[in-house]
Amino acid sequence: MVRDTRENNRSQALLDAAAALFATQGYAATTVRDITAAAGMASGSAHYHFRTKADLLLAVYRHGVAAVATRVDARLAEAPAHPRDRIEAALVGHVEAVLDPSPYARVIVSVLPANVPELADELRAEREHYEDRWRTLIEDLEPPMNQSLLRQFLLGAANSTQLWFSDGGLTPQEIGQGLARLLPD
Amino acid sequence: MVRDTRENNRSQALLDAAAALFATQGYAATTVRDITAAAGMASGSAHYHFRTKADLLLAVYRHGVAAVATRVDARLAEAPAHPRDRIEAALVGHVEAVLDPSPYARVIVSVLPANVPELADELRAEREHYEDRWRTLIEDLEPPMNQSLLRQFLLGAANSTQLWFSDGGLTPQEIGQGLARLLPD
DNA sequence: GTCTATAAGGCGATAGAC
DNA sequence: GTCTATCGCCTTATAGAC
Repeated sequence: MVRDTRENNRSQALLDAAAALFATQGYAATTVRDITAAAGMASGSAHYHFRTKADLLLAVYRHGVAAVATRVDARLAEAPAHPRDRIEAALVGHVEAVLDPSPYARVIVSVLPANVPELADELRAEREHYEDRWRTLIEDLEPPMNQSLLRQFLLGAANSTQLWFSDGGLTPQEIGQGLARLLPD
Repeated sequence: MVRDTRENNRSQALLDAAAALFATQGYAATTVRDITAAAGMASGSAHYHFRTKADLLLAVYRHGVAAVATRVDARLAEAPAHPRDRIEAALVGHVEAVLDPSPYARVIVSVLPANVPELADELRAEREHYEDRWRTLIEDLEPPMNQSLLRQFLLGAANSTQLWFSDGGLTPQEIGQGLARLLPD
C-alpha cells in the first residue's frame, strides 16, 4: 500500500488526473499540460514525479490491472467452488472493474498496447500476469473447446462492455452474469 | 465503386497509407507527414485531396465498415437458412475482415470513437448501421437472453481477436467457428 | 517541490510557384 | 495536382530561481 505522505499526495494527484484523461482521450491525444492542469500544477512540475509521459502511463496502467485483479479476487473469495460459478464471479468482478467510475481500470481498455510502441511489451506483460488466473479458472471448467480461445473471447467481450455501456440500462452485475450464461456446460 | 482515374489513384494511395498507419499506431499518434511520406507525396499535397486529417480518418473508417459488411454479406449469401448457421457464417466473415492484412477493417478496432471527440458521433453512426444486420440475425435466433447483450458480446469478442491473433495459430475461420460454439441453443 | 521560462523540435494547415 | 516554404501553434522535456 502506498503511504499518503505529502509527496505521494502530489504523485497521486498526477496519477488520478492522468488516468482520467488517458481513459477518455487515449494516450497520444493527452498532453502533459492537460494532466498537470487537471492536477492543479504547473506543467514543468510533473517531471519531478515522473521522468516522462510514458512513465506516467506505465504507472497508471499497472494500477489499472491491479484494480481489476483486486476486484476479481474479491469476487472469487466469496464464490462457490463450482468451476462455472467461479468464472461467473470473476466475470462480474472484471466487468465491475472496467465499468467503475474510477478511471484506472478503464485505461486498460482505452489504451491499446499496440498503439504505444515504446511501452507495448511492458503493457502486455502486465496484462498477461493478470490473465494467468483466467487460465486456471478455465482449466478447471474443462470446456469442450480450445481453452485459450474461450479465455480471449470472455475477456474481449467483458472489456468491450466499456465501449457500449450506458448508465440506466443493465447493471455491471447483470452484464457479467449475462456473459457467464454463454459458458459451455 | 470508385473509378480508377489518375486523381482517384492518388487519393487512394493516401487512403491506403492512412489506413495502414491508423490501424497500427492509432489516430492521434499518426501525423499527416507520416501518411504523405508513406504515399510518396510531399506533406502539403494531402490537403488537396482531404481538407483535414479528420476527413481522412472518416473516409478510412467508412471503407473499413464497408469492408466488414461486404465480407459478412458474402458469407451470409452462401449460408444455410438456419439462424444459428447464419450467425456462425456472419461471425466467420467478421473475424476474417478484422484480421485481414488489408488495414481498412482493422481501423475500426484500433481507433476508438470515444478517443476522437470531433468525429465520435459520425464514427459511431457508421458502426450502428453495420450492426443493424446483427440485430436481425439475433432476433431470428430467439436466444434465451437479452438480445442486445448477446450482440455486443459477440461483436466485442470478434473484434478483440485483432488484439491477440498471431499467424501460425488458429485460422480466422476456426476462430469464427469457435466463437459460434458459444451461441445459446 | 513547485514555479517560470525556454530550448528544440513537431504539429496541422496554408500560400503561391510551377 | 504536386511541390517548397512557412505560419502559428503546440509538444516533451529541461534549467535554474525560489
